[in-house]
Amino acid sequence: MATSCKTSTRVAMRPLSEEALAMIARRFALLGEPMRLRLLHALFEGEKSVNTLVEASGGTQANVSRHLQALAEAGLLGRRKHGLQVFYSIADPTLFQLCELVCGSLEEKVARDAKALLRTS
Amino acid sequence: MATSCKTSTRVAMRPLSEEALAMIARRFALLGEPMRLRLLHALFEGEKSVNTLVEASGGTQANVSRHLQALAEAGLLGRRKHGLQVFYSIADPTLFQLCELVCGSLEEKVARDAKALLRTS
DNA sequence: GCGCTATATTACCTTTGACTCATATAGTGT
DNA sequence: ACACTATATGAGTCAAAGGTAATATAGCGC
Repeated sequence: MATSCKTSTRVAMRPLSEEALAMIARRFALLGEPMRLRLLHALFEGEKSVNTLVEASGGTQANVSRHLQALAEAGLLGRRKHGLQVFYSIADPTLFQLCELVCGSLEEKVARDAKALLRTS
Repeated sequence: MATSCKTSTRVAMRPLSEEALAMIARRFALLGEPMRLRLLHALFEGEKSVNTLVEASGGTQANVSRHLQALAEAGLLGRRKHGLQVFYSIADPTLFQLCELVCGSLEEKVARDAKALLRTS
C-alpha cells in the first residue's frame, strides 16, 4: 500500500497528500512544546511513572498527564499500568535521532552566530 | 564553549537549559504547520521565488511571505534578492533528514495500525 | 464498606499563532 | 515622475492549544 522511501532524494519528489502533510505536521507540532520536550528528555533515561515525571518536569499533575496522553496517542510513548501507577516510556526510537539532529543543527547555528557577532562587534 | 554531542546517548544525559529547550521547541514548532511543510517540500526541488511558492502552495502572498520569513529567521532558509524577486532556498541540510525520519516513522506506524485493524475487524 | 493515593478528565481562562485585507516598500521600465 | 510588479508589513479576527483548579475514576490496604 504505502510506497517505501528510504533514500534521501525520494521525499522531495513525492507529491504529499494533505492528509500526509497533516500527519507530519502533527508529529513535529507535538515536539514543538518545551513541556513535552522536558518530558521526553526525562524519559530518555528510561521508563518513568507519571508522578516521577511531574516532579522531574516541574509541571502540574493535570498538565503532565495531558501531555503524556497526547504523546502516547501519537505512538511516541508507550503506556504500562502497574497497580496505581502508570509508566510511560519512549516507544518511537526516531525521537532520539530527531532530537539529535535538531540539537546538532542548533549548536552549529549558535556557533556561527557567535562568530558573526565577534566579527561585527 | 558549547560541549559537542555527536553520539546518540549523550543527549539523554545532558540537563537541558530552559533556553536550549525553547530553541529546540521553536524549531520543531516551525515544522509543525502544514503550510510551512508545503513550502519546504516545494523548496526541496531547489531555490524558488516567492511568487512561485505562492502558486505551488496555493496560499495567499501575504501568508506565504510571512512563513518564509519565519523559516529564514530561524536559519532554515536562505534568502537571495534579485531585482524585484526574492528567492528562498533550503539552508539547513538537516531538514531533509528530519522529514525523512518522520516520514519513515509515520509509514511504519500506518502499516502497524492497518495490520491491527485487519486483525480486530 | 471506607480512606488513601495515582492518574485521568472536565470546565474554564488565556495565550499564541495562522490567516486575511489593506497598505507600504522596493525595484523595474517608460 | 509615473505606472507596474514583487515582496513585506500592520492591524485585526479567529480558532487551536496550553495552563489551571476542581472533580472523577481506578486500584490498593484496612
